[in-house]
Amino acid sequence: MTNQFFNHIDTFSGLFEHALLTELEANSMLIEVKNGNTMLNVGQTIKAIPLLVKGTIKVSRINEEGQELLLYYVKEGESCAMTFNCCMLSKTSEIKGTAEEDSVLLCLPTIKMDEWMIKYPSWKKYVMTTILNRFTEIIKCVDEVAFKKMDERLINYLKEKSNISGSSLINLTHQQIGDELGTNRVVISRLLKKLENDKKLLIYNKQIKLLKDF
Amino acid sequence: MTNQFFNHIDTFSGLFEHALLTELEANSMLIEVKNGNTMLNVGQTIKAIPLLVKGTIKVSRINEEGQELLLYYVKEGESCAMTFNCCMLSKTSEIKGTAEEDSVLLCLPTIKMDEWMIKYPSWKKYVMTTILNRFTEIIKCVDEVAFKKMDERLINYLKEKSNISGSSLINLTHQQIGDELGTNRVVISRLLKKLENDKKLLIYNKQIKLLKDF
DNA sequence: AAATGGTTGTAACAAATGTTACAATCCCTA
DNA sequence: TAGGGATTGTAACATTTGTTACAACCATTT
Repeated sequence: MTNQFFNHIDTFSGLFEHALLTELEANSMLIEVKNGNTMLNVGQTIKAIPLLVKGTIKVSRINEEGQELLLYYVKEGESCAMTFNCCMLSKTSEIKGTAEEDSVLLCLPTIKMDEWMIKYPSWKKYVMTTILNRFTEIIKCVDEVAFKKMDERLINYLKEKSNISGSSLINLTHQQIGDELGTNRVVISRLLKKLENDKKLLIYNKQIKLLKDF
Repeated sequence: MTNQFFNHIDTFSGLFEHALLTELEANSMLIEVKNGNTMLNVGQTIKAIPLLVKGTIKVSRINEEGQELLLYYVKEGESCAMTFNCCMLSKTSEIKGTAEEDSVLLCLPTIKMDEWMIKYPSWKKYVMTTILNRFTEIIKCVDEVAFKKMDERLINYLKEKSNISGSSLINLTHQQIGDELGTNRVVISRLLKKLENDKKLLIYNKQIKLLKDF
């Protein structure tokens, strides 16, 4: 029980009661995932629930042809509802989880999740809130894809990326953006050029700078 | 406690233990919704959890402009995960629920849902399974909208409608179909005509008949 | 049977997105 | 500093979807 480990548990100290924190510490395993690494892929089975201590995890859907679509982000102190899904119903993953920064997570055996639902009200609340918030986000995602044109989706996407990283500089190629929005690179280049002409952003190599009135 | 009421509870007798069934009976209110009636609309607050005793409820998303998109169906013995969402986080509804047949549902006060999560393992399992299955369905919906062309979406839609009603006759106008798929009537007419030419279906007034090799 | 209102068929066109191809540019490494 | 791989810009075109308009059709009421 190192001092450093205590710090990790502390991420959740505002959320959980003391007894639960102690149990969490005793039962979970600390894992590090480097920026860009995929911690979970489609078709994999998941045997542990990840609680994110530090960093950001990008969760996306991959269809049969390998096309990708960004669903949502998991941030510090949060967990992934789809993982609950897979764990509890013993299904293989239908999503991909990739670290967007160097991230640290606590892995918790499925069985504990279930046990604690009854034992700790704060845990039950955490699980329910996580799941239900994700619902809202996925519905938002459905909205975007179903009702919005690509130009608006691109703008929202860039805003979100900028929020996550806390910077107006976005280090992505047009290809990468196209992949995450489930469209073609040329489409993205085209739309970005239009935004550049409208003085909303600047295009550099592998980088985009959002301007003030973006 | 009428005999008829007992029958309603019986829908859930395979799912819940006896004590829970008794509590369910004591705490819930029986409501009927006629075919086509909307039981829940966007912006409404929900104070009760609906358990569907009989019938089918269509759940759809409505965006700001009033455009609709079919999300999933709730069937006998099932409940609506989005309602859990709204109830537990005290939010207004972001979805619409409409009866596709004459339907009967048990309405349960939110507080009981929470209480029973701890008290009855079968209830906890029911709630979790409901929520998590919906997740899968909404992801499927995202897939459809994000990756599939309208012709394929239309085919899947007609198949599902046929499944729900258990008939190869679908009583809908092109306008209604367009609404549920979030597109234009002309687009639907066009695609249906193509399917008719390919001998997949027959178009009648306010009715479509799916043929064998649909 | 004529009138009416809703439904379907279709043309013609606009807009959005997808696709292919190729040139220009950038950046890293030899 | 020259070469090569990845990235970006752009044209040209195909396909899909959206939109408007109007005619034809159907079913019900008068």
